[in-house]
Amino acid sequence: MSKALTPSTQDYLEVILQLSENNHSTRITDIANALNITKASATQAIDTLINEKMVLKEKYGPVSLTKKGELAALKVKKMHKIIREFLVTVLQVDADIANKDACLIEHVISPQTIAGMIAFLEKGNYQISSDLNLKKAAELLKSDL
Amino acid sequence: MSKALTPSTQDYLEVILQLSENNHSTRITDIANALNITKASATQAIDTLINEKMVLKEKYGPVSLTKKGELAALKVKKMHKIIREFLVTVLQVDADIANKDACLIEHVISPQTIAGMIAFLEKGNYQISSDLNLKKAAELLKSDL
DNA sequence: TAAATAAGTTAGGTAAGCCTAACATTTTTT
DNA sequence: AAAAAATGTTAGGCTTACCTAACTTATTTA
Repeated sequence: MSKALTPSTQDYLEVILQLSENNHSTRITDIANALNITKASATQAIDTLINEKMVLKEKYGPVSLTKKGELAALKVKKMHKIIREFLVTVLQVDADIANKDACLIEHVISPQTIAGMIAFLEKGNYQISSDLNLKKAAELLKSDL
Repeated sequence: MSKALTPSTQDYLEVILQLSENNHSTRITDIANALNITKASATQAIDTLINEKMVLKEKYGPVSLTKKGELAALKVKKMHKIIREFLVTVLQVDADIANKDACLIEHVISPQTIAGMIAFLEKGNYQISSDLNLKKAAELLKSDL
């Protein structure tokens, strides 16, 4: 049985997804740098994600997401995006601060509150950043985390 | 030097304040019940708050907040109230869910985002619950956490 | 007031998530 | 290809925040 992901492991998934979008191959060092932790900690965290069948990796090799891991990562990313968007457009929070807050809030917020943000963004006449597809986001969030 | 409070210790302060508002004396058992943890855990957590000069307590006696502890608790309470109010009135989240979310968000949100919520509540024509004084709240949050 | 119950404490244990230091492997450079 | 540098792993430690079990102290009640 797969356990609920912790905030920490969700962060790992998120950066692995991001790194794999930008770069060819994702390495322990990249992850450690992105999260500002040591390589030892990254190795350890990746091990638990491997046990959860979320990532694939051979010894000394690069890290990649499984389908399951990618889905989970996409969910986290969507949450992040919605929250950030909401903070920036509705609450007028500076982009970098909004980003940090989103990173923390995304792990603790309820589906209802996220839904509220989505609804608010949809009906309001705020400028939505182009790559935020709210319909898709709402869909994704229906599946359980 | 007093350390930054963790989310957990902030929760303790919050319930101690709440319990001391309702009841005459606040006991370890009350705190443990309110937070759904064992008495042993409560005892331990209270010990760290005693070291931080946030609460007073004699062996086997009741728990009370110091001035310092009360101030800290009031700040957390204000944060909680603002967030809950925002979720309920702006995002139309159910009261109980809003309450749970506020409890988690209050520990991770930036001053800017809280300020954004306050500003939004102030200018919007939402019904604000009577005991939420936004001016006072904004003041309180200026002092460092 | 003695026995029963409730309240509080202490000791020892667990899990997450980080760390450093030492070591192993791989890649790069000369 | 050998040496140097970078990368990854392992072992052992620390802190927070919980837990259970056993015990002590206080309160209630028969």
